[in-house]
Amino acid sequence: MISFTEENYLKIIYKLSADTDSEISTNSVAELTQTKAASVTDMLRKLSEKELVTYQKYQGVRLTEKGEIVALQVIRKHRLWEVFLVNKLGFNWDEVHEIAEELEHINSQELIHRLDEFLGFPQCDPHGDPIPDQNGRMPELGYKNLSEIGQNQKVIMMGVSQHSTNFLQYLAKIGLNLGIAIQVIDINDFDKSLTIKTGENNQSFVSYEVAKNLLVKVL
Amino acid sequence: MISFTEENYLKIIYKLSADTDSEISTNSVAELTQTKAASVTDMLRKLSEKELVTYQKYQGVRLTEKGEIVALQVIRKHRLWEVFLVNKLGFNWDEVHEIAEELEHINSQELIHRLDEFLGFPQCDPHGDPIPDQNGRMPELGYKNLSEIGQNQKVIMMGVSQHSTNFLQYLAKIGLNLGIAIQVIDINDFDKSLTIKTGENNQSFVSYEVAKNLLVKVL
DNA sequence: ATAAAATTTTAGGCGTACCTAAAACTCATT
DNA sequence: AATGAGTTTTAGGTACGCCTAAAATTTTAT
Repeated sequence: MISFTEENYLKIIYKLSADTDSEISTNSVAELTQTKAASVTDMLRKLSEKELVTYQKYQGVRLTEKGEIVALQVIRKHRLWEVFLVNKLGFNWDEVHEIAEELEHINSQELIHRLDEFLGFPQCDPHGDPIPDQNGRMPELGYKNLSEIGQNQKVIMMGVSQHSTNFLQYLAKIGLNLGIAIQVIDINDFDKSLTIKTGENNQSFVSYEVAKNLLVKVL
Repeated sequence: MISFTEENYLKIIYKLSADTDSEISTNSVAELTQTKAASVTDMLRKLSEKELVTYQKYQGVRLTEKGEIVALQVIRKHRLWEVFLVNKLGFNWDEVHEIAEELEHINSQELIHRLDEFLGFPQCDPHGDPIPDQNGRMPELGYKNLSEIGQNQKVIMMGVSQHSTNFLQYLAKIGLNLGIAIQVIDINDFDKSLTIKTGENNQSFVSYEVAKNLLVKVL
């Protein structure tokens, strides 16, 4: 049996692993779990005994294959519930994270299977993040960052790679909603900021920092 | 903050209170929580400190108004999730209890409000149990037990007052599904067992024991 | 009315998941 | 190579929710 808390640790270690090939540090886990390093050490020893991670003291932690499968299942559940909350219950995409953090720990394979079907087997969540399948495979969506798009190219806004409420509300304010068409009008040589066209006669200005966090589909 | 476990105790005390006007015994709570009496005593002291129950040692326990509101909210969530699982995800009514036991502890007023709306503000769950409103008021459904119905009366099967998987599967086997029309053909004087007509040329025989647990709407 | 039976509580303990403070280790700098 | 800063672990402690065994109380039966 894997507890609620253990699942959270595995999910966090998985997310930290995406940014690096080396071991994950105790401190970085502590930061995301919102606990102290000493508590993380306790948990890593426990996860190691359960063979969900490889861990040697002072040397950081890494998921085992078994641990990665668990992490991906949790992420799958989280993202499916987010789709449900937005598409079926009408929540905004910046309101669903907290609730999905709770729902992701509900235990029932059958439930998730039926939910997936009910939602029409979605490929990604409301933020554009891919949803792993039952075997933990991520669909290849081929989205790019807006920052990589050349002048005059047209794209569709598919998601974000930064989920803070602040950021999402900023996007809403400047009209950058999921699914809208975007055309890159101009790229500033100096700071790589972009002037973009969104809709018929709407122009927006986004910094390179923001553009890096916007996922788009090239048309 | 009220924990998962505390919510369960309150729900169980509420259910036991339905059968009696007097205090609820420690042992009866222990039976339903699947714990030992000593553990129940610990919890009752804690709930009493939080003013969710009135409790004096050796004298049993009773919900306070505050405790009853919490219990009714948990029951509301449980029953709404059951409706979701059956009506939207296509589960059978005998498969949903376990999952709803987990879902009922998800914390979000907004979630429950939107779920209620999404389901069309249902009045009762798939077993025919009434769903309390946000204020904890139970809708008056006016259902009767099949055992109270007179000869030749026609009724509609609306629910059950016993939820064991055994019982529900027995009903499925003899064709007593939710929503079907039932006519009482004959009442046996000796043991009060019933001969009933279900559908055009289908007759069934049910014991008084069973009839007492069937909720019906008189036509 | 009293003894026996049943119920309930207390006392002491356990595992989980967290904490603080102190010790051990690693790593960057000189 | 040594030192000092930063990181990580250990040691010891807490709250929660559970346990067993023994003691206290209530109920039932004689």
